[in-house]
Amino acid sequence: MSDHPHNWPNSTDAILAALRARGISPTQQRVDIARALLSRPQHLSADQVLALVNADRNSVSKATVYNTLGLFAEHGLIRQVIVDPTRVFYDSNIAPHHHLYQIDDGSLSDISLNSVKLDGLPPLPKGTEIDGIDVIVRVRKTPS
Amino acid sequence: MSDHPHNWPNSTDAILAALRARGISPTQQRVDIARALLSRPQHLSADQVLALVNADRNSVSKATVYNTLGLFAEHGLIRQVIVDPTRVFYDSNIAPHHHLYQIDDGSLSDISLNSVKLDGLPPLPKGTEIDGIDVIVRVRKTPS
DNA sequence: TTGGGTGCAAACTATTTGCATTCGA
DNA sequence: TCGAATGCAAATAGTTTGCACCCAA
Repeated sequence: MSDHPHNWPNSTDAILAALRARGISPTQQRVDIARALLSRPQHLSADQVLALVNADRNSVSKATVYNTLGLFAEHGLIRQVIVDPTRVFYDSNIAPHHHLYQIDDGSLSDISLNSVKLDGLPPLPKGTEIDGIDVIVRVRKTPS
Repeated sequence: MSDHPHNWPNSTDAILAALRARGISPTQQRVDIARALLSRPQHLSADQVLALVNADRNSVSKATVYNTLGLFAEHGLIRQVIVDPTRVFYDSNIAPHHHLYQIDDGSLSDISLNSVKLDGLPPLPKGTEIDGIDVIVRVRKTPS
């Protein structure tokens, strides 16, 4: 029942399957990018993905990384996380969950839905439907 | 007990008081900017504030608007709302509340805390404290 | 007088876009 | 082959910064 055909696919075959399952035709660059991001639960900015993908040889351009991440997000393969006005994070975990953001070092971690209850949301405006609900707990270092 | 000395101050005196209450020395531009934003509950981007403030005569520069909004937010007079990767919104309502964001037209509205319950947040990482909790309900037009 | 506040323009950063080239079914 | 995907560089947009000027205490 997972939304990921295989969670944290690592093999090329699993990546190909994950892309195809979303109707994304797999090309070399897309597979490289998917592997970098999907192989484990993580939150990466476009720049971090670019660095990862090009760690060894320069195989993917910056524009392609941005465009591809956008494409993946559109197709529900990954999820955008908007917590920092200076950059978008991409989350390889598309199961519903919330986030904890450490302001000081910009790190982002998951809060599982199990524990958290969110009740009593007001009715939505007419003619609209929910696209998503984000809960972001922002924390900072306790001043010593 | 309101966090605003006077909610939605409109008179120059009330604005001066609100600024002073936060330790912000009131200058002409700061008062203009505060009046534009604080006179009612609203969510404005820096650009919108700039336009409002300079509606009649050009009295404030773009840099000053950005710097001043940042200053106000630092001092807790207003609140940043991060929902859209392309721009930061500033909220004149600093009482705790949540947000409903209409993706299609970029409009933002408040969700009062009365109705919404949020329980069971996990313990925070050691040495950190909560800076804020954002709940953002993203809605889109129902496809006809 | 003197340091904070402001204005302006230039700098910066993340992201998008146009277009020619290349790739893959 | 032929449309889709890519790369590159230039364009864009929001925001920040450097620095000279100005004003109030």
